[in-house]
Amino acid sequence: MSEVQVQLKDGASARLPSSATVADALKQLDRDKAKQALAARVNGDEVDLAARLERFGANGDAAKPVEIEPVLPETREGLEVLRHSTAHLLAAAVLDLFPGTKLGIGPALLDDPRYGFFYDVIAPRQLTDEDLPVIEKRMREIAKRNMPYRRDDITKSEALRIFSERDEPLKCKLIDDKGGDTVSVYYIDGSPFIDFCLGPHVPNTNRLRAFKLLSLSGAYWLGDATQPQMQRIYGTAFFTPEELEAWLKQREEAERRDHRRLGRELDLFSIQDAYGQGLIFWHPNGAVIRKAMEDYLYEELNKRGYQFVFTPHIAKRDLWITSGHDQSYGDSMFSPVKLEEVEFRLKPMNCPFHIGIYKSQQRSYRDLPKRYAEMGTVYRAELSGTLHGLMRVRGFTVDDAHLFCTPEQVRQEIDGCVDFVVDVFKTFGFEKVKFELSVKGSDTGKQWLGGEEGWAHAEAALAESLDSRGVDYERIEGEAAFYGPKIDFKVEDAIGRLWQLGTVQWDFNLPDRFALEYVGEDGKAHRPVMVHRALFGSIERFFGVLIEHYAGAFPVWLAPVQVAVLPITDRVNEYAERVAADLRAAGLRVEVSTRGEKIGAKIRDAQVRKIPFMLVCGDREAESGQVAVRERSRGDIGAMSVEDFKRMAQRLVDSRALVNVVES
RNA sequence: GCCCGCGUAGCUCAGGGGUAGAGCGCCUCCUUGGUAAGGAGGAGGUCAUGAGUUCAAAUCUCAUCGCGGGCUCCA
Repeated sequence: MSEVQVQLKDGASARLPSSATVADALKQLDRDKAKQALAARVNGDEVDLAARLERFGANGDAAKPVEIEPVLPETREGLEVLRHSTAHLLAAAVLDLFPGTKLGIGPALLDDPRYGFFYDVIAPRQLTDEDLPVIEKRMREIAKRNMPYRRDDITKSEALRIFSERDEPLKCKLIDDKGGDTVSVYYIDGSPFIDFCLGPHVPNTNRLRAFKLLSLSGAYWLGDATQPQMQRIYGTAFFTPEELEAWLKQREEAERRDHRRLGRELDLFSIQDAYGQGLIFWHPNGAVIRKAMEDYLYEELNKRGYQFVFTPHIAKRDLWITSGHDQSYGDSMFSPVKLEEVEFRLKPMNCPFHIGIYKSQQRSYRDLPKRYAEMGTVYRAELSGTLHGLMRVRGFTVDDAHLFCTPEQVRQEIDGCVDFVVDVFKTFGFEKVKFELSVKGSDTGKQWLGGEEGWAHAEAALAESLDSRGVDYERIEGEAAFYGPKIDFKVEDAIGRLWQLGTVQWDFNLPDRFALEYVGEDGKAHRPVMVHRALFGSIERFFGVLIEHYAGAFPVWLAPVQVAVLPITDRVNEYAERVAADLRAAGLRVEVSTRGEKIGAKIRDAQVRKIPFMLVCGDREAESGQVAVRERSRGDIGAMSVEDFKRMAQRLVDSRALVNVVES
């Protein structure tokens, strides 16, 4: 019998008959890991543990051992195998309960924090949420039967025969499109399930212990709106019940922080049917926060040599044709309106307007760089189904800026932008920033504007800027805008979710389209470089992220009401009003609660509204000119004079502190 | 836009072919209480909108509007 030489990636080796399986080999090489392994990587390819060595090793050729590496739990690969196998289990349960169900695809999801896997199905009847627990129960029953996942390698025609016999037209289509001469299919023994699938899978259903079905939604076959709509069943799976539990907790926490709920509870903003979807009303509490955010930005923009501009919300359609938006972005713009035979369109971006200011007079190299900044409100015709609270809207304000500079200046300008972004994020408590450099792809079908040389120069400038600050960044090929490369910034919030916010984009396109010029040292006309840059991105969206990041408990400098003065009895109402007036005179936002409630109720009320400081005043305080200070997360922090409190609060506000503790 | 689900008081929600319900909030009165809910009373709803079925519709049907979950991540 022929034998195969096998070797663990970094160590032990053994010799086994070629009829042995990968699992057998692993057992010889490392007993512990063999036990844990979900699948294995053999000569670089992921395979099942049940795969026979003869598939890999040629006739016991000792010169080149077969390299084996277990796929272990707690790794990305391991999780993928686990979830993919759980998706199969889901399909098996659905087929069991609803014979005649047609299967679509059922992959594992690793990068979507909301879900772990899904399976698309067309069931004989419409599934509802009530079906999920029933399906999940059946999954558990099948899992408990310790059924092996079995793989068969068969010819394509054989596979087509099997699936058309089972009346699985979608699977047949997949096999036709993606299958080679031989294809692999997977069974779960003891269930009616069979799937066209590359694998690998866990060896046995008993490995699936911690999973949960989450939701049901619609999804098009192949994501194409012209294709039939299927039902997508989402679920997630982990290696241990504890991990699943922790994940579900985190999900609840995210729900608790939902900006739409907090927005209503804290009376921050609303969206009203009668006025239109995706349009935001900033209520007084939300407006206070926005004002503080914008004031901060203006302060920073000033320091960094930006100039403020204001531009219209609408412009002639011809302008948008010149900029190219009408042609390439027109579907996302509101339809034109006509006045005296001239068509106008609402602006979806601010760039052409800032260009208008640049072009309003001749520019010399001595004038550059020009940094025009504007809180520019734009309107985009987003599809109704994509709208979501503050995160996806139809009208929003960009903390926009456009930099016009010479090619020599651009590197420095980009450095300035990156510095700016990082500083701003830090102020709001986003310490972890993920940088992404999106560059031109080599062979994608996209049309890239601008010459090779220009791209090389631009990409190098962006990369150098990131390199020079020693940060890690991901370089993403082919993700650049058609008009130039860009850096995107993602922040991690308080519960570990990533949000894409700011962006710095190089633009080869608009300076050409608008024929921008400056007069150089040589007295000749040159084309300036243009950089688009936003920090928050959309102020609405950033506000939504902040609400969820802080869970509604804003730092003092942002809090709509910073101080609640709470008199214990009516006797001290007047004293409370005097304290409040004193603090207001110092610029603090203060409320007094004189309603006829006990102190406990007044505290609860302020606490629920997440007011940072409560000043409890009774006879003792009124006599001594003090206040008993309660901080929203620490509780009672003792009495102090009104003067001391005022100084402390002001210091917290002025320093834009993130926690309400004064460093002494 | 498309699929599924949902729309009852300011909010969260129960109910369901034949006088419209609860808790919280709001208003009034009593209570003046020292660190997360004192007590009593009251106001408040064309049951999203429109049409249909019915002796009778908040309830059943359809349409419209809105909201929510989604809409190709190696078979």
